[in-house]
Amino acid sequence: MYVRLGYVAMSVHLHHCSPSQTMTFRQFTKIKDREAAIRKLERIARSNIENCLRILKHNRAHDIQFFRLSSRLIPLANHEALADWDYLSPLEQPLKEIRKFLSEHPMRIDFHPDHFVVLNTKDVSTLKTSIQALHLHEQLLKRMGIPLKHRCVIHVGGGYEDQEKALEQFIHNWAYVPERIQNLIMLENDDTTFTMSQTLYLCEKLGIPFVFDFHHHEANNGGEIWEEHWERAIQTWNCSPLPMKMHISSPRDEVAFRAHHDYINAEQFYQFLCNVKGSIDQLDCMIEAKQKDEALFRLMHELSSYPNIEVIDQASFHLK
DNA sequence: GCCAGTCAAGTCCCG
DNA sequence: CGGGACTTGACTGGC
Repeated sequence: MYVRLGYVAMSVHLHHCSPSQTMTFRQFTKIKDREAAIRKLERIARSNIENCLRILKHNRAHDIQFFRLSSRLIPLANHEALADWDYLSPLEQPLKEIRKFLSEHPMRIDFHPDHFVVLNTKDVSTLKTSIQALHLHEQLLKRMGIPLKHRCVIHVGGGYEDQEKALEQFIHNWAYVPERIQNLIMLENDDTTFTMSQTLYLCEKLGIPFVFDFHHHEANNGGEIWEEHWERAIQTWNCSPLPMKMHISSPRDEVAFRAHHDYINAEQFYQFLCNVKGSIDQLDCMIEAKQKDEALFRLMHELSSYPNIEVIDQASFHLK
């Protein structure tokens, strides 16, 4: 089994290279000259995109072929008070540079829009805002030259006191999601509400790839055994041009179990891989750890001492 | 230069 | 029903 590791949004090795600089709406309103305030937003957004390119180059230098872009690249892009702001035009040039770089050095790039994207809401305006946020991700992907299919992983949404109904609401709302937005989506089991099999129910019904989050599963499984649903998870990727992917993180401690640890528990990850070996040829694993790419490097280092792991490069390996 | 408090959005939980 | 917690990185203001 061929395994590629990826990480999230920013590198702890690159200083002054945040892709998530921001301006709050409060700060925005404090600037008297609205045009000047918008230009400041644009400067921040441009800097964020330029920093993304620096990070991608860093990834390239370290063999990292799998990366999740920050979903906070353009501050206030979806705010209703800035509905008239054409945020994309000023970003054409830096986005084009990313497009050029990725065409020369292909890698898998994903997004994880934040938890304010709720597709199973009953509130029409919340659904509208959610679709708008996904539209923004689509536009960015398009301009970076990244194929759109299955690039945004999101959660199912709220439980609303009746999870069965909440799942049916997702199916209901799905009909109102434009097809090109539908094609962006992957669904992930979450750590408080929807379990692996509940999420799989939607994925199977609607033809959406399922992203298994092992840590979330441990925090919220309703007694389900993941091995019993693993084959179903694999099947949801039949409709995708991309290899199956999953999320890997470790609990910070017993008390803050759901919070992310700085690093990944290598032994636990190794055991997991041994369990799934043979079921698939390739797996992309997104490392969600506070130490970002350093956690990835440390994990690779620890895995390299296992006898049946054959290291290919700094961020991928074969499990024999 | 450091620390505490604050921040668009949604949902959940507590009082 | 109203308000705070949740989560996260980044920014502001006070010292």
